[in-house]
Amino acid sequence: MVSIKEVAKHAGVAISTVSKVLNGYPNVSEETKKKVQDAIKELNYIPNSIAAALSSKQFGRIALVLDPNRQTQAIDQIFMQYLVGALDKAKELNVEVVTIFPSMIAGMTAEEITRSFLSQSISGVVIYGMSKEDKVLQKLIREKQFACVVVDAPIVNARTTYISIDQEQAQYDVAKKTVLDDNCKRVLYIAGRRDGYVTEQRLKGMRRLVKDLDLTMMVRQGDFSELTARNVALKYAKNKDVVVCASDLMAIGAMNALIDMDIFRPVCGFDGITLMGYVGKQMNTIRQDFYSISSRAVEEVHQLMNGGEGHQVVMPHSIVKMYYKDIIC
Amino acid sequence: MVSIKEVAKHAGVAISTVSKVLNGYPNVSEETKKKVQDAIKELNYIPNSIAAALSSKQFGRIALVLDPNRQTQAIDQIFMQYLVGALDKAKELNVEVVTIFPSMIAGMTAEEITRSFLSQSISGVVIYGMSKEDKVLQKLIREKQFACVVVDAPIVNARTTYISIDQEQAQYDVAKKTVLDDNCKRVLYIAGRRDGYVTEQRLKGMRRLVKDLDLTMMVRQGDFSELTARNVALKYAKNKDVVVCASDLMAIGAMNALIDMDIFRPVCGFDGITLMGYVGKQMNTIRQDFYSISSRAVEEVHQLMNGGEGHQVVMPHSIVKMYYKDIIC
DNA sequence: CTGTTAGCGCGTTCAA
DNA sequence: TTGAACGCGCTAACAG
Repeated sequence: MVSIKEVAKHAGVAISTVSKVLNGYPNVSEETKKKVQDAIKELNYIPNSIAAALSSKQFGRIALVLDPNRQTQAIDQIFMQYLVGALDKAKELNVEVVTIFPSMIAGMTAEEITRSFLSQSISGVVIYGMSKEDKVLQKLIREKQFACVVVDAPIVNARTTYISIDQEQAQYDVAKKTVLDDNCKRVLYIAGRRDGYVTEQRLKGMRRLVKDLDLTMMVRQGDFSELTARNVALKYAKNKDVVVCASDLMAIGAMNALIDMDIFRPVCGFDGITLMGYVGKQMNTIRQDFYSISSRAVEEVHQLMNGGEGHQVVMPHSIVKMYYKDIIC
Repeated sequence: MVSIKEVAKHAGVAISTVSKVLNGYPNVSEETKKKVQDAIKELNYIPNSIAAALSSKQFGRIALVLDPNRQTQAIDQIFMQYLVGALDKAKELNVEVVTIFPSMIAGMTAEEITRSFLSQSISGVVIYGMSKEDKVLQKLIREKQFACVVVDAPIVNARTTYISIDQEQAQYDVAKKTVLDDNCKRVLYIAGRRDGYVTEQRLKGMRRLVKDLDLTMMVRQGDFSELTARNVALKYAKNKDVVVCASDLMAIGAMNALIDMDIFRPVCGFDGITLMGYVGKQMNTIRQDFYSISSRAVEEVHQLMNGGEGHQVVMPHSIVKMYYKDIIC
């Protein structure tokens, strides 16, 4: 393994000089800089990120904390996009990321997680879809030990940036389109879990829509679960005109319930996952670009780690109609 | 950040003694061991994995290399299971893993990847679903610089372990069951990509079945693509009795083609992904436990890194019938 | 059994 | 502008 020492020898300079060239310090003459760069090329030298991390504390790593509460396949697609988006950006920024799954921090206190992260040279954290009930992560955020970016949880402080689409407006938009298409009046709204931040934001969008269009609405918790949504639909959809769901998975559950009941009602979802296209009916949904969101999240946490200030980032969304034929082609 | 030095001071022993306790060396008296452990607890000390990695070369990290060639959602489920299985086992073994996506090594030569890995303290690699055409990764394996475990690619050498289910037998089993259920004679087999190792193994299973049961078989490439499988089915399924597919995704494509053609043929797939349950017909398929496979892969690579010898590992599989009702409940 | 010492590869003073 | 020297936190000989 070729180290900085050999590069220095090869270029006829000191180790520290090579280090300065590597890290773009200004006080190096063009001449020696070139010598060093040539040596680096010739030896195919790649700096040892481990050693660099150990030596300088500013070179922190980023932890990707994926939400503990999701299990179904539909969500796998979302997580993969989150992951790939984050990893691509991390490569671009030349920072290391550590993927943290629920099992790895289960049962730990905020202090234990803090120490665990510190011991891994982690100084920035991206948290995806944290729930309101997650007191541990919230404490972690509050203590500002790490630069944090929370996706879909509206928390901002000096070291915490919040990134999300406009949940309220998105829910408003997709429901409005669905309602107007069939001139519906009586809405069954299947909401997410009570402990999710997005749940109330989306519900707020629905409330506004109900007021604006003079609709009636029944709200039931669907817990982001396909089965629960199915049961809710079986029970309440019959004397409603439309079923609006706070997630694609619930929309699929509801739609399958309607098919079983042999009645038709327009249904709309939220997310834009591919699975949505496999249910045999076309449905409106919100498309979120999870890749871009995650990529941006890493960018933001990187800024925070370099002295930036926490703030809010609103990402764009769009309404799409999902149908199998459109996916397969 | 509390370091080993403070622990040593607190326990009234030397740094190296603490290190020995940490790494479970035998030559430490019970008494001092206890003192050290108490100090560790009291100070809430967590060892710095970065420093440990830098110091000892044997403490290498493991790279998870995910196959460059897959894009669809169905595969996300598989990859997530691979990932979670690997990360869980890594935590258990107390080794660090680095997730490598295609974009991160695209266009690099084997040498460049080698250097890149070395610079990241990577000494073990798990490769998922490598294709026959991937000369770069194959070279990486051949050079034996890293301990390698390849999932689904039959390559074994001193530093390379091959792990997979018995592809041939699995394909034989699931097709046999499907064929016998409806007493079929004429088989349309939609195979995978030509450059996939599993493709020929599964085809071999089919050839054996055809011989054993005295069937006729038409083989077409489906490229593991839903759309291609759909087109193949549209073209050839009519005067066949059964459609056997080398993946669930292709089975879904074929099934949807049959529905569009308004004819019924039994169809079977391979993988056991949840999406399979959403197509509206029940289908036989092979269930692979991707979590266990990946978990075992990390275990194997860890053994290789500690001086083990490459060998072959065959994981179990089972036949299941996938249907929506079974998934949702 | 325990402590001392020398690095791992690199960033970063501080003299020169 | 450059380089020698120190230290990051830890492991691994070695000496005691």
